[in-house]
Amino acid sequence: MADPTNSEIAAAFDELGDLYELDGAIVHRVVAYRNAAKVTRDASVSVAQLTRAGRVTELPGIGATLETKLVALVESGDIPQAVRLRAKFPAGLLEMTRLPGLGPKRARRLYEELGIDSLQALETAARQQRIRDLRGFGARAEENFLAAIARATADADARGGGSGRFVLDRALAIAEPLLELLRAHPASHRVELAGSARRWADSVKDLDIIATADDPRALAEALTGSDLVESIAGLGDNGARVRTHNGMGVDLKVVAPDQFGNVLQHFSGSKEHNVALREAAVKAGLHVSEYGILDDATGETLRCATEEEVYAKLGYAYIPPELRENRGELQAARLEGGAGLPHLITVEDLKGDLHSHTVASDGRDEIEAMAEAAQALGYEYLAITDHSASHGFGDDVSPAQLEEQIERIHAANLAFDGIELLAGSEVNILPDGSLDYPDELLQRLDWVIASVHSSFSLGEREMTERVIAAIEHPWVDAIGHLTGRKIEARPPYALDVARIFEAAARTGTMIEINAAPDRRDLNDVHARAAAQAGVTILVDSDAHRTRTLAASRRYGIATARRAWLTAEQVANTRSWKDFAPLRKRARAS
DNA sequence: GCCGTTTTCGGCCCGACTGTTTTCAGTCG
Repeated sequence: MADPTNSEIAAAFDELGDLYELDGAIVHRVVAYRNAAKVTRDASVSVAQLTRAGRVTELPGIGATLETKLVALVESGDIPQAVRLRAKFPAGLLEMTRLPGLGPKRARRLYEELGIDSLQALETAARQQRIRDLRGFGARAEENFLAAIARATADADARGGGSGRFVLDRALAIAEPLLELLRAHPASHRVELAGSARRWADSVKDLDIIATADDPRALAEALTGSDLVESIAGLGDNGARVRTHNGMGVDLKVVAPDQFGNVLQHFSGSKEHNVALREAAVKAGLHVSEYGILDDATGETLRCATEEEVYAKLGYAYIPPELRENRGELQAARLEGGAGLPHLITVEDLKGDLHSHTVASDGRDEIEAMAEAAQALGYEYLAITDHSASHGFGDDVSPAQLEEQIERIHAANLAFDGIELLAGSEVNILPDGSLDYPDELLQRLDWVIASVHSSFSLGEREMTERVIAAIEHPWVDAIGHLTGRKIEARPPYALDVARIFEAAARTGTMIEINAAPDRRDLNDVHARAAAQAGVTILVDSDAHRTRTLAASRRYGIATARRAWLTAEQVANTRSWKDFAPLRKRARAS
């Protein structure tokens, strides 16, 4: 039997947590399962393999009991406790608890006292007004259940089974004009984005904006009056809540200047970061909330105008929002002067781009236009890497066409001063791990990036072998968009990334963080693990037109920052003189 | 169920809102 993947194990933990919750377990036990699911999902090594090696308790949040359950899952394919509880509670009951406003306690009473075991049964009972007779429930509860069911159904239809989250670039396309509007308003003082958008997460559910103002009501009305707003859900002296035309919720909170830091910190999250922050504070007799920091010793609440003050009062250096995921940033910021925090890479550190397309394949612009755009960004080098011979959609480049393209790029390189144009290719990794150009053609190029563009559904072992074969190829300098995921649209393919990082580090093959906002692949967790494994990292735009050469950079850099990367850890922050010898082909000759 | 610069046992964040209640449990973020 194949080992369960990390996401399958995480799903099993989530399910068991839900079942235990229905079974009336104490909340901390349920939280332990949800935490273990998250840790497993984020792990860059195979948790099944770690279990077989007897080392799985090295993961934070996995102890002896969960290890026993993991062993059962890996060896028999299931967890005995889950089998038992599935028999006790119908599947529809779990679905009922996912309805907003209905939790495990009340769902279980509906089941035991009225026999309601599905959303369907709940809807029927509510219509028949049978729920109001239950102690603790009323007519209002029936209305709310019916409304929640209707909303859940409508939402599911509207997004065709999606999650209702927005990829970050779409969210920022709303957030940035709104921030500009609010900052330009005469009543406003401070206006900052909070929430997961401020942490540069892959996708966001809604937008949170925190502000201070002379006239809070006037600022709230400025938001509700924006062209972007479709409907107003709330408007008052403390802010406003609106929905934009593309269905995104935006929440503006106007707060007192002396607690702006507390509120901004609180609403920037993440939840995991804040919980860990508060737990650590309690041990020092401090209680943190959005309103301030209550000191047990003095009984007084400290309000902070800035986030810097919040972190300083709690004994930390300032923590950049991208790091606030409870992945070790609190411990690192605790050291003297925050010495454990990395000096994070910025967009300005980039000196070149190693992945771009032109009209030769599926790009929109010519070589010269791409070169000019790269020069405008201050780049010293740009690799033109059009698709290869087997690429579909009529975007394939035959070996003969590539020969011509090499001539064109080299001619353009002579015509441009101050920028090195590399004749390259984004070559397809075929299902058997071979490449779709002959070796002698690959050898003549200045740069080769290899990517998977077909047969996404191979098993983990086959897919891993496929990519490692490319990594071990002498003329492959780098691997493109390693996992193939499209954020909110397509899951990553099955890969053993730990083995791949080992092979890449061993062979000196670079791996890119593809900066396209719907890819960001490597993701933050993988990029951090890759760097720790000794892999040389790139941040590439994968631009298909001049505009995205510039526009995608900040998403790739955001992922690098969320991976704790410094400029030194990203190869294309180096000058051309220092980058050129890092290429595998340069080291081979 | 996890975990240890107050603990190997007894802790394990904080506050708002809701609905059904006369003081609070459940749910959510």
